[in-house]
Amino acid sequence: MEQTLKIGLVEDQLLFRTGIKAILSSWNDLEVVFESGDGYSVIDQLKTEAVIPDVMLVDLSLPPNGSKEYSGEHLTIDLCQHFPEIKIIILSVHRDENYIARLIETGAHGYLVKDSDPQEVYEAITSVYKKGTYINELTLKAIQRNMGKKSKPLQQFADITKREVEILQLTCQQFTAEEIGQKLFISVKTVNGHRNNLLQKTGSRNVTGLVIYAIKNGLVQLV
Amino acid sequence: MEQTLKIGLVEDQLLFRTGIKAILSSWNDLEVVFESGDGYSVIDQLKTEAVIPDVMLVDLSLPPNGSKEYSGEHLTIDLCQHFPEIKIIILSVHRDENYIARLIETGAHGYLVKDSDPQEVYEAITSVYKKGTYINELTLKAIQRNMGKKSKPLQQFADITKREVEILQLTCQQFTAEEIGQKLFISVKTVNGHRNNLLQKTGSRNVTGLVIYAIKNGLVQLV
DNA sequence: TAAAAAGCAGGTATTTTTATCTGTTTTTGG
DNA sequence: CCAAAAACAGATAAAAATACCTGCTTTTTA
Repeated sequence: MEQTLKIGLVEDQLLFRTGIKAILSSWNDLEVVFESGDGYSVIDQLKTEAVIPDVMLVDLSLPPNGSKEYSGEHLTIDLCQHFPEIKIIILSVHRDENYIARLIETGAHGYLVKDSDPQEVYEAITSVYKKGTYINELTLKAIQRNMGKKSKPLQQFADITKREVEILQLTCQQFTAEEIGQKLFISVKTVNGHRNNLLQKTGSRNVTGLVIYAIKNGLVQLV
Repeated sequence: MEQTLKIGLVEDQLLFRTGIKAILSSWNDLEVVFESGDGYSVIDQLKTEAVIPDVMLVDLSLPPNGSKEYSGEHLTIDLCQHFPEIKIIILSVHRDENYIARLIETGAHGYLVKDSDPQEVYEAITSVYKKGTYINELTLKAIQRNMGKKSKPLQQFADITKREVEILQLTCQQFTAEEIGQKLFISVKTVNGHRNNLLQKTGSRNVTGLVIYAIKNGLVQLV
């Protein structure tokens, strides 16, 4: 007698989540025992559940908790810490190798793009359960090409100072460091110092990352 | 005896498309008779089909035909021209009122966000078939607030080329010009050339402005 | 189908940003 | 209230972005 695999689903788009559930139901050795439309409440929810999933399918792009970001990557970190026995498969629209390598390094056991074949989802699920991982061609290539590279850790909750928020907001208004310095009566070099702290705190590589962080976290408004 | 509604699906993400199909199969007065993973081949395909769908569910974001953009909006226009009897429901992740109003004006008979309840999809399908439209609260508000406004022509970003969009999207992912050049097999200098054109076209001063433009116009998704 | 327009690739010079530091002031916790 | 941490200010070299060009190729359109 074969065992039934217990599946968890974390995906904010209800339609997609329901669709996945319907697809999975066609295999009778799989059973969806847990689902959530966000990432941030998963750990708490799981602690109250009697049945813990064997495998979790986690969407990479999940909604923030108020002003705090909480993506599939955050959830992966927290799952690995609190429920290390759960195998994690990331679902994402991104084919980018950096994303993939990053998530695998973070602790995911498999990575599937959202236009995968349904059959592949089943294979991934059974593979992570039986073998511990599911590494397809795309994932393997991503890992190989990112081997030596040091990746920056995901900064969970950056606490940004008042001054830094000022710098960030002015930066988002397309002012140069020089102009910001003039506005705040400080040196360009000081402005750049603050910017560098921001880059570190937000885990960004450049201003692009800062702008996206600011928008995501409601520090600036898109009019 | 009730009639079976013939449904068409146009959605590039195979997993999502399969999921929708699985969901729709739970209503036995619906039947998926047509599906496609892109928009540009739909009209030609339909012309060879014996059975034409009553209602088409069309994803707004569809892959380009080579270098030519072909979104759900393009397909809506073409469907209205070649198959005016088919009712069109747009599926999209965007809740933005401008998007919604635009698509309805273009000729769509309904608009659903992708985190809708599966039940709502059924209601939308039966509504567009019986009443000709499905206008929910979100759609109504979008229409009302965009009544007087003259809408932008189809190619909202017509002035931005395919190549430039690529550069813009990669830029928003925090890749440097050098890295983008490597990915696209062109020189850093070429990448910077494209960036400069983007700066001019969008009226931006620097990448910050580009990122904000891209987000505002839905060219990149905030993960 | 030929002329015109638009897109793409690339180059040089200059400005701005980013990485890595040091030292001073301001908060904060014991 | 004093020690320790955090925030702030600043500096330098290196990397990257931006401004301003030229010429080739593809696409439009008259």
